[in-house]
Amino acid sequence: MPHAEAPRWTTYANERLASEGFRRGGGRAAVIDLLDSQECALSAQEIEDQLRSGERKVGRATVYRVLDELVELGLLNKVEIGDGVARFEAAFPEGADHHHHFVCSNCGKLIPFEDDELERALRRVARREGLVMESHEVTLRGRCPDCD
Amino acid sequence: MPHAEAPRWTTYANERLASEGFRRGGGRAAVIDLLDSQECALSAQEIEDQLRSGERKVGRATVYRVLDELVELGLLNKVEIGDGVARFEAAFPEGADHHHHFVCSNCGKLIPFEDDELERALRRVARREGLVMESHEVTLRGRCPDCD
DNA sequence: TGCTTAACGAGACTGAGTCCCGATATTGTC
DNA sequence: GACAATATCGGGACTCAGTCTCGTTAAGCA
Repeated sequence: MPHAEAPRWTTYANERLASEGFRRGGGRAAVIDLLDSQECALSAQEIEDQLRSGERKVGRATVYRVLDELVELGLLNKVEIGDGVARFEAAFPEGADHHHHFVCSNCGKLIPFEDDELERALRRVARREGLVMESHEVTLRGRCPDCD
Repeated sequence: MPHAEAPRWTTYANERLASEGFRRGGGRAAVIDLLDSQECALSAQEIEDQLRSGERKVGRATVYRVLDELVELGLLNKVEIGDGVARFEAAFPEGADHHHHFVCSNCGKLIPFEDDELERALRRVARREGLVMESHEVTLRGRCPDCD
């Protein structure tokens, strides 16, 4: 018999959407499924292309609409690395799996990292400046181990 | 008699450009002058508009070309706060005046801040991950004191 | 003064993201 | 199950930041 597994993001996302009063729809489900199966962040274009070649076609308008909704609900992180294309990745509740990104200036690879000390420093800064921090992004640029 | 003042960014930028073998040109000079007189970061569009209504017209291609050159030389910081528009602000040598930004999610105000502890944490992370850090950006989002 | 070539600008073009609006599907109700 | 109300969806036109081309202008050197 299988033992309990960590709940999939799809499950969590669908529960959250239901509790917020959203109806279930094929387009949204397709986008959520695709995002759940990804290693790293996908751009809206990549999502649109992958879904177009799949069995469930989804229009561009729907892709952007769904991404906006999910980001708004905190179910998705919007990652912008400065190339003019927004990328999206699944976000778990309570900031579990919270991380930032390193972008290799040579090969373009995206490497996630996390650091408690960094997070503490950010909270301290916000407090000192009298700012109520809702979210934050940290992007490091440079050479990854492979390209150095 | 006037006593010595801190050198203006324009001066620093022009010296740097000269030493890199750039010729002097009216378009570049106009962009540099405008940027030097700014409190906070300007978008390419704002630069183009302000110069168009001024006495020295500068074409869009020139604005973008000059901005790219200056960023490449480290004379300008490119600031991206996630609204799809890149902004630019004068950067001083040796990372003097190095800072990051807080974006108010309510009024959109851009507030600069700096923090040594944060910088140390970033360097530590890069070292730990085996990454050669060339640059980094930190963006905090939330409510500014006025909007809270 | 002339030559070489960097700097410039008008405007066409690209591509991510937005918007409109008619078509379709989900859910609650009878 | 049938129906109404309305959320969801998608084709495609549109916006707009940023890029590219190419002919013109002008800086700097001999």
